[in-house]
Amino acid sequence: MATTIRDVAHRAGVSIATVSRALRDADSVTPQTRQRVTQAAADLEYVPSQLGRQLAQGRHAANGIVFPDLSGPYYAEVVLGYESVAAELDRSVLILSTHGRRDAADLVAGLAARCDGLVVLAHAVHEDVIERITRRGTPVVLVARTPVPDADSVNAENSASAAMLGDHLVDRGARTVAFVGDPDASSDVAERLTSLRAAVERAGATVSVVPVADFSEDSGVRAAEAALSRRRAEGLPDAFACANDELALGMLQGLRAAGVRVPEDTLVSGWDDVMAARYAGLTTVRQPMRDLGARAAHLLDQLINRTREEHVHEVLATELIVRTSTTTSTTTSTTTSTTTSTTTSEGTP
Amino acid sequence: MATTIRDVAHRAGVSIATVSRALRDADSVTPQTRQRVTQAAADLEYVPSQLGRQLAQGRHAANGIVFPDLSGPYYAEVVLGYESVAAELDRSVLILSTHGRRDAADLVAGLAARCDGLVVLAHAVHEDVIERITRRGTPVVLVARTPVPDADSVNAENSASAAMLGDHLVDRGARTVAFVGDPDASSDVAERLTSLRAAVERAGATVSVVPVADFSEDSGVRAAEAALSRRRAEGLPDAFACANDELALGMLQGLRAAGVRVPEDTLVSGWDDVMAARYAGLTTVRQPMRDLGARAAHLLDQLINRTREEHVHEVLATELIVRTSTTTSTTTSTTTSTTTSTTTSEGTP
DNA sequence: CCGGTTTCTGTAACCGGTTACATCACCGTG
DNA sequence: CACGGTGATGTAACCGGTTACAGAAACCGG
Repeated sequence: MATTIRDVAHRAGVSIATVSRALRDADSVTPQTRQRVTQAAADLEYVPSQLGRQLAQGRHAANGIVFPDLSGPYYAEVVLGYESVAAELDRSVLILSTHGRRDAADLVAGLAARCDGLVVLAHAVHEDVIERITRRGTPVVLVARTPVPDADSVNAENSASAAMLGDHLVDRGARTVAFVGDPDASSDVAERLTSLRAAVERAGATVSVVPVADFSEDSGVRAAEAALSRRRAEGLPDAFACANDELALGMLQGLRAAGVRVPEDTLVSGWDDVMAARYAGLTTVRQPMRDLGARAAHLLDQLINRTREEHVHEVLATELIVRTSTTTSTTTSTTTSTTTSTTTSEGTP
Repeated sequence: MATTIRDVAHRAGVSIATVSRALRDADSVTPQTRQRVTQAAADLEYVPSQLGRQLAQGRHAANGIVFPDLSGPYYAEVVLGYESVAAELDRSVLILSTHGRRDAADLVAGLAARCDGLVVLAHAVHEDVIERITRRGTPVVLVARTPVPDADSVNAENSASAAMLGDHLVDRGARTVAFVGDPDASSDVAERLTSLRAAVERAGATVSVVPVADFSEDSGVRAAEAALSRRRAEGLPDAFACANDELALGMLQGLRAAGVRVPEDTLVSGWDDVMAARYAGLTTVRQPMRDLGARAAHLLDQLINRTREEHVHEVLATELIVRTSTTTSTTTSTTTSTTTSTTTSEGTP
């Protein structure tokens, strides 16, 4: 339907090979020929078929990124950070959400077949799928997910920041801390819980886990209501450490709606530092979401171009942001946790 | 490198045509043959090359979406709404941000060459580029952008909601309204300004325009500072109607930092209703961002499949959300504006 | 003026699938 | 038993580019 390289060749009175060369290579073609070809291409409004080109070159010039879920700003930020770098590196970006799709494995495999490399966020898909993809030779970078040997990975620091957060809550007087969020849903969350618990218990306080359906504001509201309904029997925990900001924001709403004062009656903390957290005065741990995406893009590019053989596993620094949901003083103090560290492991045989 | 259809054919002892058929068509192949082929494919872990398939079929099975900018939740939401529908329709989604890239036109053209259809958000790219793309026969759907004859479009309602907002501000006592935002940067914004101004002036009040560099929180803070520095000479406007929520949120920060009380001393409104707006108590107009993306995906699908010849231009309903930044009563009232309307225009010849 | 380079261009074989058409085996029927 | 019809499979021509290789033209120095 569209004009092809042969049309251009015919109009310019040259062969298709010459057209191909004239439109790509800087040299190896006479100025006059190039001129004729360029002119013909312009006349015909010729746009090379990427399909033909890609097939011939055996590459897609595209990267995929898979994320579990659409809700909330977290993944969006990572994706956007990723896109900005990938575009710079001249690669198209394919996105795929596995949210609620039971054929997620097939979708991801299908995506892998259209890309030169893939970034997988958190638990967008089961490990088997990832293994199958790496086995076929498609490079994979994991983000916010337990590293595996056959792929690069980028994570935000969890343990140290969770410990700092735990210390902070204890310092603010918490003796009973409720961790809100399902640790089985994400390795990140599990890690945070473990370190938070260690820090809190080290100080002689206790941690309980409040299960939630997902990581949405609604779940936060529901968790607050559940906690309130148990209030008479068990009393309210001194602090709610939520697995992400949206849960925490929902929590705040739910608690305040019931007349509970934060931070006087109980403390609330989140994780991520999304935009709304600032306006809600939420204490949280800032994750460098854009950077996670950006680093992933760089690592993937290296893998695709075989600049590097071994796999690396990066950990990006986070920051504890203390706001009014855990402190009465209006001043907002900030502390930086561990800085970027890089580990390399052995590559595939 | 990878195993191809010929490898499978060889191992199964059949021709490549049979393999192709066995793996796709339900019938037209003997059960035994299918079994042999399936087995061989499984043994070899064969994954069909999408490139080959796409080239042969002359289609990409992919849609693109172009947005101007990464900052803020607005475009992210639209993109995500778009992805969720596109994935359902079994199409891959390519994303591209034109933010700050001066070769945006080429990038978009390049994207168009990799897709069966394209969605363009707001002023991601100049009109010429869009015209060139539609001329080549690639379907285009515009979102949050002035409709053109050769493409579908989806917009959120602007005029009626802007008028409602204007009335509301006047009702709350505003006699001087400052509109914060550059109407030249977006047709949406220009439309809002026009209607807002009409409503405000109808009530005998006045509207001034405060120029800003972009639509970020930072710009909002700076706009607040600028207004404050002119305070002595001109006094503070009675109300700041901001072109989007992020400007308004920055405005709030800047004003409050200087001790200005909102809504007592001046009113502030935004546009979009991003998550943070709720926590900041910002009066705003809610746009159905996800729906904008979702509708665009559906329309694009129809264009690609030639289900429909004429172009449609849809307008989705918005909602005025009144919060504490324009009213002292703590209750949050809500009003719905116009509902979805659809107009059809003539198709391309 | 000739042979040897160098430089440009054309021919044709790919890349990995799909699919129109030819072929062939097998069926039932007259 | 010959024959037309049917259905499964193979052959080969695509899809639209890239690129190895060969051939031709231009250029060089001796």
